[in-house]
Amino acid sequence: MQRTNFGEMACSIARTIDVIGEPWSPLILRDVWVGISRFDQLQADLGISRKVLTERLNHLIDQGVLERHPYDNRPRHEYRLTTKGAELVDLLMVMAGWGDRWLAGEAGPPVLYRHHACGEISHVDLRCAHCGEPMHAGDIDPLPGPGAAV
Amino acid sequence: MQRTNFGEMACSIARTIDVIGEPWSPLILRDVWVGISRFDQLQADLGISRKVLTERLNHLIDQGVLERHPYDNRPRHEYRLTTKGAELVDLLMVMAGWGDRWLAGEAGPPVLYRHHACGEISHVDLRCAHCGEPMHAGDIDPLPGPGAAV
DNA sequence: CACTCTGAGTTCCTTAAGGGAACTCCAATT
DNA sequence: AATTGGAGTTCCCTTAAGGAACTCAGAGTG
Repeated sequence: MQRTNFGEMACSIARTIDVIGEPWSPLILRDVWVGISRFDQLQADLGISRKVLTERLNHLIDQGVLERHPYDNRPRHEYRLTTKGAELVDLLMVMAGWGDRWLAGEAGPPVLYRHHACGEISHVDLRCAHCGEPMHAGDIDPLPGPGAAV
Repeated sequence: MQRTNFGEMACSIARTIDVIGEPWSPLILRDVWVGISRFDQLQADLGISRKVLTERLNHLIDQGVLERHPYDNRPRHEYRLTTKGAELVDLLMVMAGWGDRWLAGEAGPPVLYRHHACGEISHVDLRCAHCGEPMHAGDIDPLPGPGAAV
């Protein structure tokens, strides 16, 4: 279905969508993150079509988010997050946080996160990298940056 | 194309994708956030098909992320973020941060963010809501929560 | 050595979603 | 009475997602 190319917009949100915005991509990263890292495991866990899984994995590798690693003499391999990909997990944690808060309903969150540093069940909180104070929708002004469109 | 329903998975990431995972939805929220809030403005700014824009706006309203507000006696209205929607802007800021870091290239980031509290150009940083220490991919263990699948 | 198993994809077909342009509707203005 | 402008609808075409069956190569088994 001729899809618009978000990657060429002068917007980091649009460009990020170009990398992981297709259906299933964030869930593939989530699975790889928690250790589900082989083709058939991913296919079975997600219930995704093998065809689409192949397309997504290739795209994520092209984008430098995943790497293919052989684990046998046979043509067998597993997928791993690159550094670039591991930093996308931040995005997944924020997604999970919002979903836990607004969509979990009576049953409560499906997954809890224990923070290594303090050992507590917790969730992420957005802070200013500069002053450490909370940083949310109403706390900032967007300004044109050096890479702004002409 | 018959698309999988992510909203029924026992995963807050999948459920969040069900709300804003369709193509264009995050960009619509970004625009509404920065004040582009009427149908024709959105259509012109994004270059999205009017048909798809209608579908996305209706879906975002159904999900409680946007609200329609009349601004005239005529049938004219603008879209606004609800509280639920404003909290999604956190997600957009994290997306923008990742895109700025990994995809901006030579030109640099297209948009800069000034933090009200400190007045500096900055970006978001993920911290543990409990202890305040950094919280990234490798800093947590996922555990089954009360809403986990049976 | 033939047979089977398994991981990792391909191929093919059907259905439905995105793009684009033209069309509709309605209240206010000229 | 005619025009304008915001806010959608409608229609057609193309292409992507689902799903099931098929392929392929190397290992293990009898």
